Amino acid sequence: MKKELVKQYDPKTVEDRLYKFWCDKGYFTPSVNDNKPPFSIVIPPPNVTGQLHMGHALDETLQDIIIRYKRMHGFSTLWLPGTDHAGIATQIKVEERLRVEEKLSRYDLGREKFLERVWAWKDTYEERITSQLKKLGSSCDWTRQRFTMDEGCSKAVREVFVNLYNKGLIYRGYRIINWCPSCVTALSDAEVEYTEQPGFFWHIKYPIKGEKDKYVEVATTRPETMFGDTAVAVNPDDNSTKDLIGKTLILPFVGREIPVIADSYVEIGFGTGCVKITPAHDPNDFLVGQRHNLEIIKVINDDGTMNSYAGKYEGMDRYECRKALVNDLEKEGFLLKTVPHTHNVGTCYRCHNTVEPITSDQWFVKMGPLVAPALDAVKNGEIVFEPERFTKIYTNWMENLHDWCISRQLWWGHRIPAFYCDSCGKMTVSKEDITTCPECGAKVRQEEDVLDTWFSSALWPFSTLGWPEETEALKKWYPTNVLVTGYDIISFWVSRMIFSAYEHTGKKPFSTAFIHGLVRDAQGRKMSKSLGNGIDPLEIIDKYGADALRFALATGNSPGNDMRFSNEKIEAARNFNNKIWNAARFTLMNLTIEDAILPDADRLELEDKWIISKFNTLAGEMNLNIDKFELGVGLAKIYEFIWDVFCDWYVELVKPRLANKGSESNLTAQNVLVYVLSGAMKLLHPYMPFITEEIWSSLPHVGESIMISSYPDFDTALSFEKEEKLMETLISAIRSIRNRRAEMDVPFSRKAALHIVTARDDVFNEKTGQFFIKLAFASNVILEKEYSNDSAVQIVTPDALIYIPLAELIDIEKELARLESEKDKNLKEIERLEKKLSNPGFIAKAPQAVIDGEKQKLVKYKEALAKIEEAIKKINK
RNA sequence: GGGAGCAUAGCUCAGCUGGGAGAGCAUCUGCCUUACAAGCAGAGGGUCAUAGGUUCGAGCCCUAUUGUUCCCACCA
Repeated sequence: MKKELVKQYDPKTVEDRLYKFWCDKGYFTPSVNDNKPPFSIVIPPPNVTGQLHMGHALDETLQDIIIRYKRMHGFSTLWLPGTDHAGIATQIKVEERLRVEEKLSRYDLGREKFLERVWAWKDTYEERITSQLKKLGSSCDWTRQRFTMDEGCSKAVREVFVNLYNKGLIYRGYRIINWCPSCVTALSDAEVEYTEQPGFFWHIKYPIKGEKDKYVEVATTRPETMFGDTAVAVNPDDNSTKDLIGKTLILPFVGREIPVIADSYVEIGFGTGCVKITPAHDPNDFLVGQRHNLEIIKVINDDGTMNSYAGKYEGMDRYECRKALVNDLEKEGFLLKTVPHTHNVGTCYRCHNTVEPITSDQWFVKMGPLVAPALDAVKNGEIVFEPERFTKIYTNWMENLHDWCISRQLWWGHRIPAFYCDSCGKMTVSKEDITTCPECGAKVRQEEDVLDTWFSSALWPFSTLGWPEETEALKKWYPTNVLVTGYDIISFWVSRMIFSAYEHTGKKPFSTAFIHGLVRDAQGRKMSKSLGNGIDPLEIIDKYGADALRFALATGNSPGNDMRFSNEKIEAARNFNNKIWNAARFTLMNLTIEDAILPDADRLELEDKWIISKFNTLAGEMNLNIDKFELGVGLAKIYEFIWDVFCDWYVELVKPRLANKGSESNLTAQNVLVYVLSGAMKLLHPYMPFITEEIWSSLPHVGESIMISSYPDFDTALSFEKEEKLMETLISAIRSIRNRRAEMDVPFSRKAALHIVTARDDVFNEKTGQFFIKLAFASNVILEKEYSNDSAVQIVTPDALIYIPLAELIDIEKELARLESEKDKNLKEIERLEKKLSNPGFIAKAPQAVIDGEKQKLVKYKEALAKIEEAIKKINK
């Protein structure tokens, strides 16, 4: 049965069909019981907000390349997919929709009803994003799909929380934290982004008590916090302010008395040297306050408005208050000056509103004891960052950690398993829900707050495998092998997975953290909604297919670096698809054989051995590249092989043999074509799974899918060095002939005999050389021992002098000039090499192989020079 | 203030452990050579940011400088 491929490849019809085929066959679902070595991979679970973007597409592509590669190497490969509940992000989206569509707030609905809405949202968007992931060809095990708030993950979260609490590593405390007045919740340090914003320094008079007209000048960027001032600090070593220490100041408008204290936190020479201290609303002031036992006066409410401490400004938004206050200070003569000042302002990473430092009761993870094993693991190489430079970013972050604020004043998330008894005042932390107090039996109420989203994400590598149960899956695939993610979440996620894994499982979560860059637009800008420059991966898939998208994402960038996504790239990918498809069509058109077997070496012809040997070398290199995570390099190599080596040379060389049906040479050529093409499809499969499967399965093959075939690797038996070299010589000779013909404007249709003068009859003899040379548009090949024609196009190769008698096209003067210039070139090279080889240092220290190589080069140039001189002599004769 | 990346052809980028620089796109020339014009054949185009250093030899290693991007810290 002869197969044919349609003229135009259509990814749409192929991709969905094949994906379903793979799923149905169960290739994505490894059994925990098979004996194959395990290999598993962790990638960031997409949020259940929004839809697939280029960042996901890149994650998934790199991930899928690795997992398919490993699967073809016979590993029991697990890629467990899932989604993240994304606390704040999701809650904001649902609230927004509620507001727009029903004009309701979450408080109108109440916690329970609101959460029903969020779960409904989750179902819809989880379904949407997973169906989008499937379109990329991701070979994940959908039977094991998880969600950070499903039963298993929630159980792991509780286990971890209670264990940490019992060890004293989770505590509740009144601390200064980052507060987002817009999301109305606490944030961790990692969730605050700093942006540079223009602002002012307002210099304000704080009168000194009992000293008429004397005052202290303080400068602030946030005057509205003055209502919470409980001191003014100066540096004890600052002579200019020394005499102020111990004096009492009167807070303008408020009238409250505050002391001048000495603290080395104040930098000498900066600003006025006097710093107002607001322990409730500034992290540094908070620390100063602790040192000096200052009162904490909170003046900003959770929603960003001023409270009663602000007096007549009560109820105003903090910015409104600032404006009014500055105005009033000026009127009353307290404002000394206003100096423009740009400073970094903390903003919420989800809603981008300005974050206020506020003191508040929150839950924290004590980081100190967790850090050491996580740092050691990376220092001693148990966990490797790829590329290595990200190790530094990680260690730098880990070494400077504050305690992790894990409570959020949200409804969507894992509710903290702490239960309060109002009757006896006892708090119980429990893995199971409780309704009554174990102490007094009274009813308890559960903590309202939920946990930071990243608290559950941090457990992902093991919570999804069944931990804390000792499941078979956990035993088999944990620790996992590779984590693939972008550098932007090293601190949010990677570091937290590492310390959590060591603390709770005693093992590393993964061996390698493979870090990639960001996908940017064609101008190098970050893709974002506000810029509207995002490229929708789904549109690309729709137009060009998933293979093309994957190619575009995997090509031309090195690990860890940002990449630009452009039209050019996707078009190059599309063209490559087309090229492969046509090569396969051509092969199938010429096929008469049903099964393909690689012929014995003695039946292989020169170009057969050459292409097999090239393929073999390529296979070896690609394995090395992918093992080292050099995915882009590997792809470039297979691209070059298919296009430039296989299509442009082998297929062209073999055409005459294919035309000669029935001969043994023809059969050999068919077998080699199939061998190399299907082998190339295997090498490419991890990158472009769909088209390779479609072609592979159309060619004669053994097995039911390329996905589970074995990945080619280097095989000494298939290495033909001699033939490779010979072919290279022929190729360069042919190139030279083409080149000369183009230069001379020889019409394509004009065929001429080639006269070849060579001492090496293994190069251009009838058997091995003739038809190759004919390919260069010769009508005939005449072998000569001596040069005889005067009016000829000259081609000088290291092994032979080729000339084409095209007398009427020759411009003798031009030809001479060209030969002279080539002579110069050779002379220069000879001079350079002789200089190098006569350098005693080079001879003494360079490796022998390099020296030999240089010597060989010298001989070649000298031979070529002799031939050029001979040619010049003949023309001049 | 601390740290990292980048600087190579007109553009976007490769270049593995140091042995006279590559790709894609763009440009120019010629081809509908029956797999592919989304193609074929050929050509042009680079003091590898600058200055030193190590080495027989540096795009690659070291030092400094300049430009640029990012991360962290956060001086009120």
